[in-house]
Amino acid sequence: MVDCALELLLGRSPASWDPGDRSMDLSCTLGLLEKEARRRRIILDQNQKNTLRAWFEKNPNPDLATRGHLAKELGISESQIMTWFQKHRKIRKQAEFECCLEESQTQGQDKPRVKEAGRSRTHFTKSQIDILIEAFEKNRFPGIATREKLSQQTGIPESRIHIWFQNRRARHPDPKQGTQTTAQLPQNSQCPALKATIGRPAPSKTLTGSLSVTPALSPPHTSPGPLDLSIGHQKQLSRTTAPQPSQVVQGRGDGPNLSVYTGHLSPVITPGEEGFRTRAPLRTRIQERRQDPRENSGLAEPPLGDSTQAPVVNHCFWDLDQRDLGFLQNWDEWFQSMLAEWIPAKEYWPGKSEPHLWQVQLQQPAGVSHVSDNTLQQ
DNA sequence: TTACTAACCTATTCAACGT
DNA sequence: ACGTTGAATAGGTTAGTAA
Repeated sequence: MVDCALELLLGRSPASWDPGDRSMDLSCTLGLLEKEARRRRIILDQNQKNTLRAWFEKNPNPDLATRGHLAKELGISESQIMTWFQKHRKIRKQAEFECCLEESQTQGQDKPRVKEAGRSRTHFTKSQIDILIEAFEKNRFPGIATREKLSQQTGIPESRIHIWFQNRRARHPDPKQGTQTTAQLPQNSQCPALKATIGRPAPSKTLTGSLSVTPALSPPHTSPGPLDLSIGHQKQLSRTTAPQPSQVVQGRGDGPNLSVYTGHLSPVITPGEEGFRTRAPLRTRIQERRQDPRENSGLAEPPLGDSTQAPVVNHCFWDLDQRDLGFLQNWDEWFQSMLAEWIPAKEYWPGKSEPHLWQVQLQQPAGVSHVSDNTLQQ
């Protein structure tokens, strides 16, 4: 499985690996995984930019048909065209605002608002809506791959699907979120490699202003992804500083076909009848050795009382020394059982058929490292 | 290191359309 | 007229890339 993961990461077969590939530094591995998740970002070349600029000069608000035409011409997706125009309208508006500010300071007059062009409205058929709703119920935050798949399935442009999901999320808040408890995560700059999912967004108006941070390993509609406890140094969590699901929880969209979830998991918390409980003795050993109050202060104890929530991953192995490494020898076995205990309900698994690679990475200051992956058939 | 940029998000508002 | 809902906008974050 390690080979599979690396092959996936490196995009080439084991035969072509460099000697260093297999022994990649673990933080490097994590970096690669995160990069992989975001690699779908497309850099426009100069020609494309010039064309877009020319069109923007002619019409900064192209309609769907025009965007579709441009997309074909430039060989990029319509949603990318949309994003580009959005961005540049914003930039222009900002520039105009600054300009107007100067003018109004001298003349004291407001600029009339430009009337926007009429909107066309897409009409979805019942079957298209059914497909979208089904997808929405499985995953409220589909990545580009899923949206493209849905686009093929329904014949609806991907950008419309994107908008549809946005509207749907806004108008159909996740009922599971209503009862969530809050978990203030701590400062954890001491452990930069440790990553733990901390959030689903505050997606609805009803939750606006809530500072709630939801623990790791989100339910199935938000696949767990790169986990970042370092987010614990959150500023005041405004709605806009809340972690974005596709970025924090899921990396950039769906990623490659094989779902790769990475996280630095600590075997210290297990879900139980009463919520979550600590799991001795490993936790005890780790905690006892933790001297730095910054690391200890409020390391989020997972919320109690919601046994349906997956556990927060809230420790790193930062201070493990050689004496603690014995468990690593049986890591795979241990990790299997731990996962089974943590996540007993099948609905936590995002997919139903394909195996999921769980890659656990530990990095020690002393350079001790270990990568373990586990394939869990569902 | 920093600025820029693409992609993503939520919240809000506009507007088309069916009732 | 009103409710529903697709589309657009505003304002934000993150992370890759280029300077």
